[in-house]
Amino acid sequence: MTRKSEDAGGRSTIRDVAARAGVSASTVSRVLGGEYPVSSATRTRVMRAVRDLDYVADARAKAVAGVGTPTLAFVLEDITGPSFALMAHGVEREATRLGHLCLVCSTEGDVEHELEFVEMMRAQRAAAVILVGGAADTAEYRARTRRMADSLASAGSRLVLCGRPTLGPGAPVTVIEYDNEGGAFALVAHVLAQGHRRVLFLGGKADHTTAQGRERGYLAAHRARGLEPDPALLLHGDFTRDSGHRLMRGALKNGLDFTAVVAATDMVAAGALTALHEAGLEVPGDVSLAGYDDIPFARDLHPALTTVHVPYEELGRLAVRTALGRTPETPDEHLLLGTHVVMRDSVAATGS
Amino acid sequence: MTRKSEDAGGRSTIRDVAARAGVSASTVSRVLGGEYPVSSATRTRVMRAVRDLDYVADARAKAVAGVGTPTLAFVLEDITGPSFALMAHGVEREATRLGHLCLVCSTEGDVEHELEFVEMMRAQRAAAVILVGGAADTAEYRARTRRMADSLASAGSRLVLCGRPTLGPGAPVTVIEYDNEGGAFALVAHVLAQGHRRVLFLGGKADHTTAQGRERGYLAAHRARGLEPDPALLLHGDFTRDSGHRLMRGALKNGLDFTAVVAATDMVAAGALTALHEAGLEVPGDVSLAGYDDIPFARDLHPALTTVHVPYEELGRLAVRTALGRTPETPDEHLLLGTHVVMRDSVAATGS
DNA sequence: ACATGGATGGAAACCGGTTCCCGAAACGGA
DNA sequence: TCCGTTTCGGGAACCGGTTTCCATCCATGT
Repeated sequence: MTRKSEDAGGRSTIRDVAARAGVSASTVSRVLGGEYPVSSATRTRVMRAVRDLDYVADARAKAVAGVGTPTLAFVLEDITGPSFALMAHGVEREATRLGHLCLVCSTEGDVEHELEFVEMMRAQRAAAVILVGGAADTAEYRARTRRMADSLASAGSRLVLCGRPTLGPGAPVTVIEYDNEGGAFALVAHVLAQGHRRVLFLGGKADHTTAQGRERGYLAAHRARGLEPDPALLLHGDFTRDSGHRLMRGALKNGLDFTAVVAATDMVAAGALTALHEAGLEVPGDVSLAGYDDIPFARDLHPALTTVHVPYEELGRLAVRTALGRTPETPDEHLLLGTHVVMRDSVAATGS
Repeated sequence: MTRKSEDAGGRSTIRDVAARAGVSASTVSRVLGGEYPVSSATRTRVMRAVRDLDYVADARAKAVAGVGTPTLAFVLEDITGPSFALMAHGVEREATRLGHLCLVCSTEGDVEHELEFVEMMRAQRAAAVILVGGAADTAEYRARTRRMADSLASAGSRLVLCGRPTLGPGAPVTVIEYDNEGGAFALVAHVLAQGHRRVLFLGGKADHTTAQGRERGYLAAHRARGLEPDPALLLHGDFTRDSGHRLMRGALKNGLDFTAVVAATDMVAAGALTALHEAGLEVPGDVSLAGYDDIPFARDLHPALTTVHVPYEELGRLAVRTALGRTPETPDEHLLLGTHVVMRDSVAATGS
C-alpha cells in the first residue's frame, strides 16, 4: 500500500493515472488535453486508466496553472425577490451557455457584507462580478463602489453594475440600466389619459436611485400635461409587499383623496391591492392600480395588474455577455434597456 | 523592470509582496496565516507591502495546497420558481454563514445537463452538491443518481437530495424531504370538513414523486372519511401557473361537477384562480380553492389562498448544515420535515 | 548504409500558495 | 562567560495540474 492508494475514497491524481497506465504524468495530461500527438496505443491505455479510476482533473489546479474557465460572480440583495430571481436566471443561463460557473451571494442589503464578498471574488480571480439592484446614490456609495471597481480591475477582473447608479467617468465599470423614468412616465401618462387627476404614488426609499427614477417619471408625466401633482400623494416606503400594504392602509385611514394609485413595484402593488380589498374597495371600479416590473405573478393578481415590463432576464444575459466578451481595450460601456407598459385590467377610465 | 512587475494590472503574487517587504515568501505566508510567531517589526513591514500592493492570496492556489474552505454547489430546475428561490435563499444564507461560497446551476429540467454539472462539481472538489426538486422515480433515475452519489463520494464530496426520491439503501446520500402526503392529507381533510364532496385535484406529472405524494394525500383524506373520490376529478399537468390555468379552463369547459379545487402547488392555484375569475366564478362563494407550498404571494391573491406551508428556506439551511457538518463516520441521514396548513380565505363551507 | 527529421514521451520547471525542516540570532540562567 | 533555549526566518518540498525542452526511436531519402 503506497502513500497514495488508488482505492479508498482518495480522489486520484494525474500521477495515479500515469502509474496505472505505465506512462508519465505529462503523457496523461497530453492525452486529456487533446492537441499533442500521442500514439493510439498509449492513448487507449491512458483512457482506460482514467475510466478505471474515474479520474477527473482538479479544476482548481488547472486554474492555478492558468488554464480552465474562470467563474462568474453574482451579487444581489435577496434571491427571493421575483425581479432579482429573473435577473439571476438570465445571468446563470448565459454564463453556463458560455461555459462558465456561477457563484452567487445575497447581501440582505448589508453593504459591509457586499464589500467582503467582492474581496472574496477578487481572491477567487472571478472573471467578473455582477452587482445588481438599486442603491442609495451617496458620495459614500460612489467612493466605495469605485474602490471595488478599481481593485477588481487591478486583479484582471471586472465590475458590472445592473440597475445601479453610475460611477463617475473613468471608473473601470460596465453599467447596464433599464429606463426607470421613461417607463414610469409612460405608465403614469396612460393613467392620466384615463382621466385620473389625483393619482397616489407609492414610492420607495427617497435616496434609492431606482425609486427616484420612477418618481421622476411620475412627476414628468404630470407636468407634460400641465398638471402639478399634490405632494401629499407622494408616499415613501420600500419595495416590499408589506410596505405597499402598510402605505395603502395608511392612505385609506387618513382619508386621502385619489382615484388611482401607481406603485413603484409590482410587489408594492400586490400589498396595496390586498389593502384595497380589505377596505372593501373594488379595483378598478373604485380605484385604479398600476405596478412596475411585470413580474410573472402580475397577471394572476385580480384584477390582472397593469404594469411596466422590464426585461430583467435579458438584462442578466446582457450583463454576462458584455462582461465576458471584452478585451482590455474595450471601452467602458453604459447600456440603457427600454421598457414598455403592458395594459391589463387594473386601470380603468374615471367615471367623471 | 522585472518579469513580474508590481504595477500594471497584473495581480501581485506572494513573492512580489515578499520582495517588497524584503523577506521570504514563507514569512509573508506566515504573517498572513496568523499562527506562526513573527516579530512585530517584520509583521508591520509585510503588512505594509500587502497594503501597498493591495494583495489578496489566490484562493484557488490555497485550495490546491489543501487550505481554504471548499465551495458548495446547488442545482435546481429554475431559480425563478418561488419555492426554489426560497430554498436557494436558505442554502445561500447558511453557506455564507458557515463561510462557504455557493455555486449555482439551473438545469431547466434537462437530465443530461444535470449530469454534466455534477461532473464539473466533482472537478471543483465541491464540499457537497445539493440537488433540489422532485423527479420521476424511475429505475433509470435511481441508477443515474446512484452513480452521481458514488462518484461524488469517491471524490470526498457528498450528494444531498432535497425533496427528491430516496435511493436504495447503501447509497452515500443525504436525503431531506418534506411531507407531501401528510400535508395534502391535512389540507384535503380540511376541505372535506367544510362539507365539500366533489373536490377537483389539479395534480402534476404522473411519475413525479412530489406530485404522487400530494395525490396520495388527497386520496387518503377521502378514504379516511370513507369517501371514494371520482377518478374524473383527478387531473394531471405540471407545476406551472399555465398548467393550472389550462387545466381549470378545460374542467370548466367540460362541465365537470365540483365545489372545491385543490391544486398541487400555489402556482397551479394561481393559474386556476384566474381561470375561475375569467369564467365569472366567485372564490370561495361559488367554488373553494386551495394551493400547496405557501409561497409569499399566496396571501396577495384574492381571495388570500388557503394552502400548506412548507418550510422551504429551513429546508435549504438544513441541507447545507447536514451536508457540511459530517464526518466520514456520520451515518447517511434521511430527514422528513413537517408541514402545516394555513387557512386563509379561499376555502369556505358549502351552502348545502 | 547513413544522415535526417518527424513522431513520442519523459524530466523538470512553473503556476501561487503552504508547511516542514533547519540554522542563526537573541535571550536567559548558572 | 558559556551554554542551552526560544524566537524568528529562509530554503526547499509539496499540492495537482500544464508546458517547455530534450532524448529517443523509427521511418525515410539518397
